[in-house]
Amino acid sequence: MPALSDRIHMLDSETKAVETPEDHAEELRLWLRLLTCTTLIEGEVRGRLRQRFDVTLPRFDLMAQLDKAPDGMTLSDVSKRMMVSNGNVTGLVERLVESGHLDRRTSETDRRVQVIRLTKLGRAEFRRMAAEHETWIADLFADLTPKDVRELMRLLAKTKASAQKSAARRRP
Amino acid sequence: MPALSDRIHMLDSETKAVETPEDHAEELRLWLRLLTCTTLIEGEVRGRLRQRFDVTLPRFDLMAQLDKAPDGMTLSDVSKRMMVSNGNVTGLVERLVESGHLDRRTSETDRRVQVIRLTKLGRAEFRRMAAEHETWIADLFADLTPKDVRELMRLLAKTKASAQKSAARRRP
DNA sequence: CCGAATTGTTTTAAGCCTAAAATGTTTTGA
DNA sequence: TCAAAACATTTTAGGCTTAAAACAATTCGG
Repeated sequence: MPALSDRIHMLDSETKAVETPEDHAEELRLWLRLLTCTTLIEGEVRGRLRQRFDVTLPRFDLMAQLDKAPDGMTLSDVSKRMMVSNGNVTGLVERLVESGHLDRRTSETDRRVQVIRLTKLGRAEFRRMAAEHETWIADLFADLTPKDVRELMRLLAKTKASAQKSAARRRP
Repeated sequence: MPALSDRIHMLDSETKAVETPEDHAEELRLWLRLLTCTTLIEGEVRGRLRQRFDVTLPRFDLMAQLDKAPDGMTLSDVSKRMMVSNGNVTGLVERLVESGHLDRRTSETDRRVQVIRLTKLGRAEFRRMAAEHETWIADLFADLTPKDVRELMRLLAKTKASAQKSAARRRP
């Protein structure tokens, strides 16, 4: 219970700048637990994708983005959505075009822009994988009640907002 | 509210095997949100570590494990704790030994085993980074109340258990 | 005791990922 | 108009990561 240290801090802050190093052990533990959950699930999904479909997780993720955008997306859009670097997307797309899953063309109106889409093959394969993928996720979260799921959604939304705010403070 | 589809499913399951593809959109959305939170925070921490200390996140994570083990750890232990592959640890350790942050020696009692420890330099540098790192995490989670933190901890513990159970079902 | 499994680590091959610099294109504003 | 700024992408250099195979050492069971 952090009440005591909170009190001390508040008393301090009324009189002078805070020098006492504050205790953030709880937040740290929360972060580690969040990371553990994600790593665990991600690893499981990665392994199943490889075993069942011989596909990598990043490839699957990229195709998932494109499946939601029938008219295609620019590389920048994909990069932002996936929260990975531009250069990363370049390579990923290269390999997916090579394997026939993606179609890439230069925009008519802006020659800087590359628009990528799923090919018919790419879409078909993705849909097949996505259907099974969904059951894996359901199984991984099977012990959570619908109420747990709702509550987690809410708290993670709050977490996301908090982290975005903090990131914006540093890099405005 | 999933009550209706739940009912349908329950009625079905009493009479015959379920053929209806079930809807797991909520769990899928939860997973994506979890992943977004982690990616966001991880990216932020990665950037700050690089900027402030010119160190990579995996190096920091490895040092964090060793800081908790004054008598050292074996490579396997580290690999399990970090949830990364053995080969990954080998390379990571190589570079950290090279830079003088780690000490590695073959176990006296079992010549297969490599025991690694933080050097004095490694420990000093880690402690310096960890202190600042803790404030970043606190800031990233700043908008969560203590109650939110407790509740998230509880739900993520449940999530972790559920995922581990699911993983064990597949790979017993 | 000794061959077979097991365990711990390294190697290999391929792909993923980032930050930063470079390249090419479009927009902006004096 | 036209140079500077902004933008989209690619390239570069280095490091991270995995799965699988290879290697080395120990343990186990007959």
